[in-house]
Amino acid sequence: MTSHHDITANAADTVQADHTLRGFIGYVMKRCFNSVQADLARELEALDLRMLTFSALIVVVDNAGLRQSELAQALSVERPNLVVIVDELEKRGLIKRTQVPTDRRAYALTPTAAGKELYHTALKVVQDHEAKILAGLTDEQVRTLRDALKSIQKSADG
Amino acid sequence: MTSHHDITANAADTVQADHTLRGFIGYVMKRCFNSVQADLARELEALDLRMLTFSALIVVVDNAGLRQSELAQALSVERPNLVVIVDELEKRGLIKRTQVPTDRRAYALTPTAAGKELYHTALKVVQDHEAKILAGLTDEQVRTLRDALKSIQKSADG
DNA sequence: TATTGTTATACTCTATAACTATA
DNA sequence: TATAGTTATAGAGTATAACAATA
Repeated sequence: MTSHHDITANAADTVQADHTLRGFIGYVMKRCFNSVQADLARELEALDLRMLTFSALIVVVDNAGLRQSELAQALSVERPNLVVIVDELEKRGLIKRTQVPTDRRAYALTPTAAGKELYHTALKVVQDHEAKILAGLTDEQVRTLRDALKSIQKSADG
Repeated sequence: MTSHHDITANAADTVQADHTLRGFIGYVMKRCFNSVQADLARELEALDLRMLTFSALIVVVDNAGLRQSELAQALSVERPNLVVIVDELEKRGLIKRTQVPTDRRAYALTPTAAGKELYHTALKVVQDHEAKILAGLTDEQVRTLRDALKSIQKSADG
């Protein structure tokens, strides 16, 4: 990354301008996650899914009959924010809202046949994506990474 | 997490409802980063900084005189999105925009005395935050984590 | 022609308050 | 009273197109 204005040369040209920030795991994680998120979004675009709609679909298929509040808790998404996600998946015919007979306030979420089919397709896409981004790492490194992220989350949730 | 509606018991009560997603590092990273980001935001609130404004301030102090386009590149933020960040820091008297004599299109960003002071204060806050979230990990685990995140980002950036 | 900073705009994710209908 | 789902709303991060001034 050479510069065309060397007269006003500054540190940005010689060392990483974000050197101090690179010392923070939080910053490194943000940069990493942004890249992962953008790459995954590109790959899920063909299925018209985003990380969040993909996640919701997976949980509904894996836990047919769960309520919206349970889905929200599982994904750590505020209930209001989940409404549009469920709306979208329902309008696309991937999941259904059905009244819970024992509690008329609640809706049980169940996948449709199309939802289950997309589940398998999308899972393959995301599995391939994972394999790609983890290609440079050993199983042991991935294990350590996963454990470390869990530990950090626990500390941050305090 | 016991349920009050065991009649309609489902998997969400017994195993983690997001079990499949937990198998993906991308999902684990998202959940972890959300927690870290929220916690850091709380701690930076006292200084009226966010992760992004903090990051911009750090880079400007460390690289006095760099241009907005260089700051954008350093932080991997699109140029239009950086304008409001720089505006905010400038209005608060933390940095200054000064014309570059050799290129009248460009602005050089330099920190004020107040900016340099906040730099040190904020750095301490974030360093303490880092220590907190990394408390459960050994230096070796943190090293592996950092290397793994860098490797993943590189793969994702393709 | 290309680049710097900017404006306008849109999409997504996240967060909170308040409503309704039930429990 | 409390809870489930919803509506409305706002803040924040991210992305692209297009413009004026300048190189």
